Amino acid sequence: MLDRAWFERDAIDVGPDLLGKVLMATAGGVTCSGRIVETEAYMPDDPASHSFNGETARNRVMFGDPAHLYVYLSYGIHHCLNIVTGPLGSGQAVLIRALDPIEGIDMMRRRRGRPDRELADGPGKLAQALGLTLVDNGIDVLAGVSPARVVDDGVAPPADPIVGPRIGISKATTRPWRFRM
DNA sequence: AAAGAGATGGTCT
DNA sequence: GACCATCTCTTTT
Repeated sequence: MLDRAWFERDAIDVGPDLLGKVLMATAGGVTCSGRIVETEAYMPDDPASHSFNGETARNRVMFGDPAHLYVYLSYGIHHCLNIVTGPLGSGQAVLIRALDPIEGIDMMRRRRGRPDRELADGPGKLAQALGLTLVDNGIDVLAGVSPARVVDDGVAPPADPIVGPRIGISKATTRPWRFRM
């Protein structure tokens, strides 16, 4: 479980299965982690996906091996974190949209400077809380020692995840590829 | 409680 | 030069 093959499936299948998994980041000897509670799938042939117009310098990681971290800069200000899924070269990823903080909450408070409920309840917020930026683009989230990992602590994904349309996009806005627990 | 707008820079046409 | 897979603050109801 949670091996390369697990991430080699379509983003619309990995997306809901990532709910309940734990995203961890270590920087400067401090580890912060949170449970994944909201995701979005970005598929091949998906007009809303960065991969839609083919491989470029920015989205190169999306076309690489699954289970790697794809980080991009959003609106020139915020970083957003994705986990690459699907077969090599297929150009899919799951956007991590929200975490419930578990470990390193004091560090998250320092990085965010916001009330606890706003530490990681959005894609840009959680990237800031974990301290991950463009320099972490391409990281293998299954590597034992890595600045960012995805781990399974035994919490099962919800049997009935909340499914709805994706947020903040202007194309393919009705596809029900947003998953929440 | 909801709606509006500015910030800010990489990426692509 | 337009377009953002967003966040926060301000203004309005």
